[in-house]
Amino acid sequence: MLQTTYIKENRAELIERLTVRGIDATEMVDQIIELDDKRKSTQADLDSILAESNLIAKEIGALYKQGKADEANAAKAKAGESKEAASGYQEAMASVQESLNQLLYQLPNVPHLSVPNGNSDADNELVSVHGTKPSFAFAPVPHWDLVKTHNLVDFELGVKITGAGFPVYLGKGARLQRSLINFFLDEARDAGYTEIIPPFVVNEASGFGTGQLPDKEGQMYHMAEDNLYMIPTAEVPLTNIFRDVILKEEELPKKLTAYSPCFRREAGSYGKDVKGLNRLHQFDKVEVVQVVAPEKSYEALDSMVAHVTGLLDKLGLHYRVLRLCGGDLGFTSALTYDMEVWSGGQGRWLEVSSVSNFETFQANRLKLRYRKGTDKPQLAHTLNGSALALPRIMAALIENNQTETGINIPEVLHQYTGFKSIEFDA
RNA sequence: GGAGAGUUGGCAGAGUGGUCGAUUGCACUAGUCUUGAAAACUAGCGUACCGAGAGGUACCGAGAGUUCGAAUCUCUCACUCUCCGCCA
Repeated sequence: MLQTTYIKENRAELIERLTVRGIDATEMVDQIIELDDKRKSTQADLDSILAESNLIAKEIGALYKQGKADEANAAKAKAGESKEAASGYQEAMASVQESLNQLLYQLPNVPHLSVPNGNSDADNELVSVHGTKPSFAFAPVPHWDLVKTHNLVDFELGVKITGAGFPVYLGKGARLQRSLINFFLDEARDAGYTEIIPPFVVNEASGFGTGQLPDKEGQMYHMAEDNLYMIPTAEVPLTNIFRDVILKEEELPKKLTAYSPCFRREAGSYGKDVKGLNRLHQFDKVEVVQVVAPEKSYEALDSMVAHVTGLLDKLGLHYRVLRLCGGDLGFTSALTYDMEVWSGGQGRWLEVSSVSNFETFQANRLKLRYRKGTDKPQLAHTLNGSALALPRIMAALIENNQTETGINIPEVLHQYTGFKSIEFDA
């Protein structure tokens, strides 16, 4: 959420920037400013009443010590009055604060100046295209047929055990998956990220901290008996490490990485979007998270994009980098780059990474601050990105590297897989 | 699942219903001393909000209650630890 002081001081600019998302926030912003003014005046009134009550209470104590019970009892009557007045203001205060928070939760982050206008993914800005589009001397087969024919992933078996969207990886399919995880983690470590194995289940406070709650409650699997949520991404536990934390400036930047399975309830659409490995309820991902000083955050964003594109280069995939337009930009993000790989069997682009700078939006809710020397604490900037999401990488690798006799494994993975290709049985 | 103990500032750890937002120690910051450092000594040292400032208000796990007044008493909840049981 945004800070009210920021909203007040930058009212016009804020409204102007939010039009990039296709929303007119004028009314909401003005309500927020009005409510915050009301909050301030209410608090001033309440504080002076409480100050008076505190004073009377102290006097009563002193009177009793002096044995002046009559005067003390007279003072008690006076105290009763101010107590009643205070409770009225207290209720008013709570209700103003509540309405204010409700509005603040609904106001999305301010898009960075470089975010293009637009309503949907069709308006995203193409930043760059890399590698070469694979070409085939035969009709390439989509991955869902390849993995089925060659026993790499069994979707029906997943349905039997759990349900749709929970695939079972088999044999070399499983080993390829595990190899990719190890490759991504090693690369992240080489890039200076500390490896973490976090809990894959989080409590309510963590869900609120990163903004999955209260709005996107339906996207997470919830275990009602213990009131715990299965993580939709390692971003949740990783970022919540810093909830209610004040770091020293010299501790920044914090760079963390973690592998985790990710669980998403999201009711998918139908057809080719969700076919095979394209969209799942459970999938694997390696995530990177950074906490940095505000003046360094766009530098950090660039370095994260470079890290992710480096991975795609090493895997020899044909991919493109997009800058998300206002309409496609996530609620909490100020600037997001998406990486999409070309899927040779499906003939389409697949999103495999999303790298975002949240500036102080996430830190404000998390109360993640840092301190320069002996200054007052101030909000840090947070960033995260997928590096990378496994299933679609797997899909692209299998489709793009298929031959008539097998699937070639990129050289960089050989030391992890222990095999150079998956041969088709004759 | 059963029984018990606990939750106070970065950490440790006091706190009889009334100058307690909180003793003290460690850590940390500055100063004195020293060629420098250590030691010693002196001072400072939680967070948020309101206020131009002086200053005020709130917070002792969370919430409610009793009281003129609650870290302290009562209730509810959460969490942690110990022992037992079960189990990888």
